[in-house]
Amino acid sequence: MRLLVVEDESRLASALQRGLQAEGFAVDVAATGPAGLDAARHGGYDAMVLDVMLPGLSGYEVVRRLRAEEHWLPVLMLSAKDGEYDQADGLDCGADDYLTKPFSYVVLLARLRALLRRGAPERPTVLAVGDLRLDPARRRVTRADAEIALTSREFALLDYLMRRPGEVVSKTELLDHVWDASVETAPNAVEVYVGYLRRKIGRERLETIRGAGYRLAR
Amino acid sequence: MRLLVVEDESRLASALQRGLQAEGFAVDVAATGPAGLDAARHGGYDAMVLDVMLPGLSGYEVVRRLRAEEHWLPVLMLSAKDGEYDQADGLDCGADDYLTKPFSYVVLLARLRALLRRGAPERPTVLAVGDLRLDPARRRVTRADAEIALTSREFALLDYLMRRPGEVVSKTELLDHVWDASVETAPNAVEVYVGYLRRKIGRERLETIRGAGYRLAR
DNA sequence: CCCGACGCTGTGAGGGCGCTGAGGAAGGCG
DNA sequence: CGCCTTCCTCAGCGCCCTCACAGCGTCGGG
Repeated sequence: MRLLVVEDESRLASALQRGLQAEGFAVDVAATGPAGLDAARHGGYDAMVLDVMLPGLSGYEVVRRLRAEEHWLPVLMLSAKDGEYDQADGLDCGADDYLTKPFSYVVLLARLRALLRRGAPERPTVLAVGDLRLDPARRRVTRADAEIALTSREFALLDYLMRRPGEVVSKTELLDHVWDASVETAPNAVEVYVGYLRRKIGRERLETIRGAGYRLAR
Repeated sequence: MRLLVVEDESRLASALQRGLQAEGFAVDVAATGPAGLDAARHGGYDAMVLDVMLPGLSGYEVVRRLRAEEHWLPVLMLSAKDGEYDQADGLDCGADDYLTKPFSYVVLLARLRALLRRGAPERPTVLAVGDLRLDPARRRVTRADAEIALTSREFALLDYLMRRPGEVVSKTELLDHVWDASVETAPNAVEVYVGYLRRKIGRERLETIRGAGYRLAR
C-alpha cells in the first residue's frame, strides 16, 4: 500500500513516515499544499494523510481540487482545529475522515486501515461482443459507438444472448429466461423479436441455426 | 437514502430518527443487537449508525458478523468509550467510522455524508451533472447558477438520481431508498414526483426507460 | 424438382405502463 | 381555527410495446 503524507511540520512528518513504514506501508512525504496536490494527482497512491494548515494551499483546498479533477483517493485529514464546524467543513470538502491533533497513533492507523479497506469504487461491468457493447446498469447499447434504442424486451433478449456469445441458444431456452415463465408465449414471439433485433444490430450478427436456435456471432 | 439506526436508549434513538428524517433520510430504528443485525442483512440500507452497547449482541459483534457474511454497507459506530483502543477495535471489526458520545450532531451529519459519498461509485462533495449542481451539505440545488426550490422529497429523489448519473434506476429501487420502507407507498408516487422534478430541472434531463425505470442524462 | 417443415415479417388489436390534474389527509404557522 | 405547504392516492387518458395471426419465403430431404 502506498501512502502520501502531506505535512509541513518536519518532525511530525518524519515520525509519521517512520511509523507507517514500520507498518509496511510505502510512504512519501510532501511538505506544501501544491507539492501534495501534485503528488496526489500523479503518484498512484492508495490513500493520503493531509494536514489542513499547509503553506501554499490549505488542506481543504487540496481535497477540493482533487475531487474537482475526479481523483477519488481516500483522504484522511489532520487538523489542530477541533471545532465541530471545522470538522464538518473538512469532510464536506471531500475528505473521508478527519482527525484532530494531538491524535492517537493507534487511532490513526485504525482509521487508515478502515479507509483502505473501502478502497476505490468498483468498475461497472459492460458486455462487449465485436463492436457491440451493452451496459446493464445504464441500459445502454452501442454499435461502433453509435447508440441503439431498444425496447425492454429487445434489451432483455440481447442481454441474454450477449452473455453466451458464439453459443447456440434454443427458442425454448429464450422463452424460459427472457420471457415470463408463468405466461404461455408462442415460440413465434422469439422469431419476431429476433427480427427486431436484427434490424437494429445488423442482420449478419445473429445467425439462425435451423431446428436448433440462434447464435450471436462473436 | 435509507439509514438504519441501532440504539437501545429510546430517547436518543428517536431524537436521531427525527433529526435525520428532517434531513431527508428514510430512517428505521432497531433497539437490540440481533434486531439490528437482522435489519441490516435484509433491509437494503445505504448506511447504518450503530451503538456499541446493545442488548443481545454488542455493536462490535454486529459489524463483525455483517462483514463475515459479506455485507459491506457503511457503518458509523457510536460509543461512550473514548479510549484509543476501543476506537481502534471498533474500526478493526469493520466499522467505517467511530464517534464517541456525547457527539456533535453537526459532525455526525458530516461524517454520515462522507460515508454515503464513499459508498457511491463517484464521490464528489457537490454533485454535478450537466449544469445541475446539488450540495448535500447546504441542501441547495442550482441549474445554470439559478437556484431551484425543492421540497424535501423532491430533493431526496434528485440526490439519489444524481449519485448514479446515466444509470437506470428502477421505481422499486427508488421506493426502497428515497421513500420510507416502513410505509407502503404506491409506485405511482414515484411517477408523480418525477413529474414534479421534470418541471423544475427540465423535462429532457430525466428520461423514462419504459419497463425499467428512469435515467438522469449526464 | 417437389413438398413439407421451419422461420420471417407486415398488420393490427389489446393492454400494460407511465403521465397528469384533482383533491384529500396531515402538519406547521399565525 | 383557517391558511398554506407537502405528500400521496386516485382515476382517466394516451401511447407504445407486445404478441397473435396469417401469408410468404427458404431450406433441406427425398
